[in-house]
Amino acid sequence: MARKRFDDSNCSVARALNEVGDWWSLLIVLQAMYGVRRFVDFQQELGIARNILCDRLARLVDNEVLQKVEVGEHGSRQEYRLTDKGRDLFPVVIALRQWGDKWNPSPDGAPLNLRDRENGQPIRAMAVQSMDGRELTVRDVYVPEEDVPETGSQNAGSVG
Amino acid sequence: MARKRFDDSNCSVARALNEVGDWWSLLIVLQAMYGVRRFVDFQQELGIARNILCDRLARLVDNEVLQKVEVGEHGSRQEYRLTDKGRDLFPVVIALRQWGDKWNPSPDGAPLNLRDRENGQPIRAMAVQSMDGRELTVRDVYVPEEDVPETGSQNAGSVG
DNA sequence: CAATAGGGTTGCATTACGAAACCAAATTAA
DNA sequence: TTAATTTGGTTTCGTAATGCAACCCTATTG
Repeated sequence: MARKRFDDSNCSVARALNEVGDWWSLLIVLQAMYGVRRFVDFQQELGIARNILCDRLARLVDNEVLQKVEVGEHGSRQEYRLTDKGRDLFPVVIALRQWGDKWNPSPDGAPLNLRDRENGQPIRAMAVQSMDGRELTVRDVYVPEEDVPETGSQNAGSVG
Repeated sequence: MARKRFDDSNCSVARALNEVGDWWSLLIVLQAMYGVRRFVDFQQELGIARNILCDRLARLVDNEVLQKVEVGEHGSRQEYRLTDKGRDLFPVVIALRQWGDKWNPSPDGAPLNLRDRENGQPIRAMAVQSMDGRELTVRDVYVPEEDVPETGSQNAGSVG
C-alpha cells in the first residue's frame, strides 16, 4: 500500500517530517544552505538520481521550502532558492549535524567546523533552553494537563 | 537498486539521516521521549505496520539510539528505552517541532506546549547561537578556508 | 483450561527508488 | 552555421521498501 502520510496529523513533528522527512529533502536543503542553487549542481553534489531530484525539488517548492526562479534571458535556466521557511530549517540541520558529529564522528577527520562570521569563533552546541537560558533535557519539561493530547491518535500522554 | 545509504559519507548530516532519517525512526524516538516503551504502544500510537516497527526498533537498537531491556520475570516482556545517544536527539526533535508549529500550524488547535518543569514557563525557540549568545542565521556563519570540503563528493564549497 | 496480551515473523500486493536512456531548448565551440 | 554541450527534465524498467493481514509462540488472566 501507499506510504503513510501525515498531512493532517495533529503532531507537528509528523507534519514536518511529511515535508522534509525523507532521505533526500533535508540534504537538498542542506546543499541549498551551502549555496547550491542549480539542478545539475544538486545532482552532482548529492549523487541523487535525476528523476528523484525532480520529484523532491518539486515537492519542496510545493511546500514552499524552496522557490523556483527563472534566470537567464529566455527562460530555461532555473534556480532553486531557499525561502524563509526553508532558511528556518537551519536549527534543525545544525542540531542534526551536531548530533551526527558527536555520536557518529566522521570516519576521516574532523567535523565540519562552522564559525561565526563576526568573530571567527565556533558556534554553540544546540540545546533546548528555558526562558532564562538553562539547558533543558527531556526530563526537565512537561506538557500541562489541559494540553495533554488524547492517546491513540498520534501523541502519547506525558513527556519525560 | 538499493536505497542509497550514507554510512561513510563525510557529511555528518548524511550519516545522521542514515540512522534516523526515514519516515518512522524519528517518530519512534519522539514517542520514546513521551515515555512510550512497549512494542504494542508504539504500534498503537503511530499506527505503523508491525513488521516495519520491528525493523525500525531493531535498527535503532543497532545504532544505539534505543536499548532493548528484558522486563518481567521469565523474559518475554521487553522495553525499548532511550539511550544517552537517543536522548541527545531532543534538540533535533524540538527544532523540528517548532519548525512544524511555525510553518504548518496544527489544523485543529494549538501547538503542543512544552513547559519548563522548574517554573512552568514555556521553552525558548531553538536557535543557532554564537558563543556570546547572539542568534545566527545561515548567512552569519562560514567554513574556514582550510576546512572547506572538496566539491563533488558530498559537500559543497561555502556556507552562506 | 480457554482466552487474551505481548512481541514477532511470513506472504503478498502496491508503491517508491535508482540507473540509465532519451528528449528538447538554449548555449557555446568550431 | 553547424555541431557539440549544458540544463532541466521525462520514460522505462528492475529492485527494494511499505502496508495489510494472517499466523506463531510464550506468558499471563479469567
